Amino acid sequence: MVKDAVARLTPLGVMVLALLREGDMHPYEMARLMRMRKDDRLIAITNGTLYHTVSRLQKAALLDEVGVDRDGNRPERTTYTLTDAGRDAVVEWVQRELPRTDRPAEFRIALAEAHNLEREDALDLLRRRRVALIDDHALHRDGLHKARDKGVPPQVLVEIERQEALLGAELTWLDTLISRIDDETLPWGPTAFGDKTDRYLAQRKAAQQ
Amino acid sequence: MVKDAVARLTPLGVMVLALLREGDMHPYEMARLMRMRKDDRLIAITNGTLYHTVSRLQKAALLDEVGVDRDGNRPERTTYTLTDAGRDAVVEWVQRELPRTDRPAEFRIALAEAHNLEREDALDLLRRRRVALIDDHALHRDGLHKARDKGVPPQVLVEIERQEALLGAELTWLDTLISRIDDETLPWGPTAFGDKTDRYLAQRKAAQQ
DNA sequence: AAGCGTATAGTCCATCTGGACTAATCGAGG
DNA sequence: CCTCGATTAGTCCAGATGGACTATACGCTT
Repeated sequence: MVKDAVARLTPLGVMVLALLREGDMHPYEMARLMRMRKDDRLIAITNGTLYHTVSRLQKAALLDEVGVDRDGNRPERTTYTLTDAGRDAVVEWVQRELPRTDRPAEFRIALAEAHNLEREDALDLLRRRRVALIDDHALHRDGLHKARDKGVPPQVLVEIERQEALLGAELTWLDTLISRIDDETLPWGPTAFGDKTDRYLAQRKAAQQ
Repeated sequence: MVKDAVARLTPLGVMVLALLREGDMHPYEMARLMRMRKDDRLIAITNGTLYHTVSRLQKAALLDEVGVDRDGNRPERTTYTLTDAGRDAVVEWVQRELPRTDRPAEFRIALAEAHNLEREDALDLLRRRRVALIDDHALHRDGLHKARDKGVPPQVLVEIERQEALLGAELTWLDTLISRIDDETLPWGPTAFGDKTDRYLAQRKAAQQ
């Protein structure tokens, strides 16, 4: 295996791998699906980055070409499939990012893909996040108090105050999420999607036969 | 002027310009100050990026060299100063980012540097942000309802639920911030810092004479 | 007084990213 | 039936980033 391929995964790379767990695709279709699902809330989808990301993933042996077809005279469409390493890499990346409270952008992606983990695994990681959040929250409170005591002017502290408020909100949200997963109010695990996008994929597969 | 230099400012670039409003500095000192103030919560400070950013800002005529000194046999220290365009650019960038609800990372920096704006200006921009936040919040609520109606499995919606919760929290935080600025409970405007870091800068200036 | 870690002040380069561009096809309106 | 805009599927490259590397000096220990 390439040296710590998981650590080098970019957010877009993770989303690509996660998409391929649902079926083989060519990059253009990944972009279309992600836009349909509003995944562009989480990452910027630009062509240059997408195609480059896919070729990096291929070099890292996390995915591979499975064929090239063409429709009329349009450009070729290279279809990709996950390797076993690629399938594992998504899970490892999510496990790594889910408890981290620095890197908010990465966390959102990890959370969005957390359904790829087993319930117990996700629960454990989220509980660790909870501890880290409590820590962080305390650090912000402390920092604010000390800064005020030192006479730091309040207008330069507003960003920290906001962060403190958001950390509080995230903590209460996380508590309810954890209990919903724990008492199985929330279904979990890598289950079938069953939504429109999947019906779409199923249709494409059927049409290809 | 270079074509829309403000739009091309990177987060680190903005922080560099903002720092230079406090006094002339060489890049290494910028890094030290930012680390001291924990600005690395907002941006990654790596040498390569910092020096490259400074030279880009110089090319864009937002800052300029004012001298090169050296201490013993150590590497030269090139000191930089803001140009008028650079001074304005910080303000323009903050004005542009403060109302935007996409780009959370940029917003945190805009908020941290918002004390460079006049009170009325900041108030106006934050009120516009308030409207955008309310919009966003509604969109997330709607999206969630529709997705549930369509039968989208709930484990893929947790990230949106979190976003909805955080938007709500941000909204209440913003409301109190706006009223604090409005009733002048919170002092505002580009005033002197008066904190340790400034005393440090003052000492350095004194020592140089 | 030699050695070791850390602070100072950068340079260099392999990647990574974003935006502009190409080029073909399809559907709808005039 | 012709043309305009949108969609499909990608290439290309300038510029941005991050991390490794260089080189000196200073303080502290042993």
